[in-house]
Amino acid sequence: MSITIRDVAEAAGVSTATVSRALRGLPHVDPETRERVRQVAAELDYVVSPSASRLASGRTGTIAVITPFIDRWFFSSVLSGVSDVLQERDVDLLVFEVGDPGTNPGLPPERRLRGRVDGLIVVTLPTDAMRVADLLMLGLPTSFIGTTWEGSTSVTIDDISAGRVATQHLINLGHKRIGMISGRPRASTSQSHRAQGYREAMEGAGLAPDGSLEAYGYFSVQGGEDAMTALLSRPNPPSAVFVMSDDMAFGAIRALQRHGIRPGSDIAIASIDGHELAELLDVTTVRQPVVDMGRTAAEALLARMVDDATEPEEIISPTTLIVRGSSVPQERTAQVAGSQGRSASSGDA
Amino acid sequence: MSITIRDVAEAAGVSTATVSRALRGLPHVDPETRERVRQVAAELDYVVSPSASRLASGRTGTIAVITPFIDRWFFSSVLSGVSDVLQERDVDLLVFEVGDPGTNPGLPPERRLRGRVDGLIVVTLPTDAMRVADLLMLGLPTSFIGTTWEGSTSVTIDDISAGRVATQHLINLGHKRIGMISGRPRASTSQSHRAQGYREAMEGAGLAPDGSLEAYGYFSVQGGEDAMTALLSRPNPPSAVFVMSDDMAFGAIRALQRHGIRPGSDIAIASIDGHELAELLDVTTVRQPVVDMGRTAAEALLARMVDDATEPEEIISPTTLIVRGSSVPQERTAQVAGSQGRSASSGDA
DNA sequence: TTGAAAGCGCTAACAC
DNA sequence: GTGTTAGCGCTTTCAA
Repeated sequence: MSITIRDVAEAAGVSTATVSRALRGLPHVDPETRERVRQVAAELDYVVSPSASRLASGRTGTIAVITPFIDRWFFSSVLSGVSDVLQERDVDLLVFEVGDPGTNPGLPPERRLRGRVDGLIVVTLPTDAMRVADLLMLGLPTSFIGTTWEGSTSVTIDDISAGRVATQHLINLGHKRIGMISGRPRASTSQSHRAQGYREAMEGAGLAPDGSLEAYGYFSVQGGEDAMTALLSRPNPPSAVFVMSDDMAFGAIRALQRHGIRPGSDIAIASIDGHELAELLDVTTVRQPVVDMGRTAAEALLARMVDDATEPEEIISPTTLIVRGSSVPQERTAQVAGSQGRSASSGDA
Repeated sequence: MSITIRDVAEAAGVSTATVSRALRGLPHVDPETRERVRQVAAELDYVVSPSASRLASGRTGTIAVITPFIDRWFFSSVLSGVSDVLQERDVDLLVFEVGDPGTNPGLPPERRLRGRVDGLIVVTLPTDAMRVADLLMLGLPTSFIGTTWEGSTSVTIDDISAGRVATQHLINLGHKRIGMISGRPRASTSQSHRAQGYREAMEGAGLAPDGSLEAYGYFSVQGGEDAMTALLSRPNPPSAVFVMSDDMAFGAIRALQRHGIRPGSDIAIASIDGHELAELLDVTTVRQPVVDMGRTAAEALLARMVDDATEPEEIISPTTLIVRGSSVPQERTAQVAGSQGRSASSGDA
């Protein structure tokens, strides 16, 4: 069939062991020998057989990303960041889309992972602790993104701060009845942290969070629209709403428009994400550096795979409040429409 | 280390060969034996070693998706569809993000693919024919998405028709000066087909396509905005524009808004894609079933991998024109058409 | 229907 | 610095 290490060894007049060493850049190889082997390998257009190499070495050169979705902004951005660094380092990326926990149809990937990968990146699997524990039982180095996990490396934003910053921004604008659209009833720690930030800001301003001003948007555009519609139909609707994701904020804005309410000047919206289209839709948001978070998680994982002694760390990515038209000062809506992107940073490692 | 086929064989009192056959559902195994082996394997929680199996069989049980991007709507949707069917069939999905042709930093994946996968899905690599030819030289079954390739399976929409339908829709609305925003100077066949559809519709209506009404939007939101801005600054701007992708249409609409021009009533827009947010932004678009296209391509590929005799086929996915607020009948706007119509607008939806 | 045995192509001790 | 030699854990003839 194809060229094997033996062909290279013969052509170069050395043993297969030497070829292996030379090509992998291991020490204890004469520079001349190494060069000759390289030359010959190149001429023959030799490529190591991954299966053979994996079987013999026990390493797969592959990492898996476990993600609920592929085709949503947050997740595809993360994937792209991960892919970036893996490709640089010549590591294969295996993707497992596991769907919403609960609705999940596919088998748990745990058995499908054994012997296939050297490391794992788990993207915001909402508190489906059982499943995550199964994954960890594989004993592989693991990085989490968007969620922390005791004893594991993770890359998140400071969700409490993000919720607080967005809410405080609305408070600073003069709002007092500030609602909240969150994801789903019992979701991730990330979600409860954002809610906590919201409450902290409210209480810090002497405002009582009002349960009747909260609704679930299920992290989707449609869900956000429904949630906002629900809030608008309450006896005493909010004058501003903190929304936990840009997608839901988009839906919320559509709901406002359908009710003839102007986003920003009539009811203010602030959310979290930094979705590409938030600018287009003029949505105030706390941006999280999602692609970078993917990169960071991948780098941390590779570091741990190379050097097992590396300690797991909880990495906090910085966020930035980006003020746009969906939040304008309460009493002065007629005044200066405001510069685009007055922004302030928060959060550091 | 972990349980091997030998452990199972011994525990079941058969040879490893029988275990292998039994577990893979091959014929010529006594039903009782098979059941016993299954039982034992389950008790031992045995999982075949992929590396060993791959080395021995020469099959990898893996397919690769080669895509310019991961984190854009079209591509992540395709990936999601592909992932769906692969996961059902227990096939691993390897993702290679190769970036924009030209700007491409990563090595050509061709060498990285050898021996790693049993099949390939190539997603709209714009006419970077050299690279594609390299990929095909691997001799692997290959499916294309968004592009056709002589002698290969492909899943596309009828791009000519899509361009024609979108343009005809604008014509039907009464527009005569219809511009076009396309991707980039020499891009994919898909792009030139859409342009051809545009011209066919124009000529069919006795309208002369006007080169001064065409601009490039580079398939991005920002690019679409720039392109529309450029069109608006031409001596005699269009009253309607056919835009080749929703992302660019979003940008185009922003450009209109920044110029105080109402999308739809002042200048009409129709595009192609069916992006999730096109509904939110009220954009008329020819929807392509992107997730399904991914599924279809994966299924076609698997079919060819199983049965080499399967003929390659060019699969055309159906499209649907979805009319929204970005294109409304011309009569209502005839008085402003043709000039840089500005009209004070008050919020209607 | 089952088993014995020969690899698949490479890596990793261990000698030299 | 380099070669020899065992495997890695499975699949697949070929015989029985």
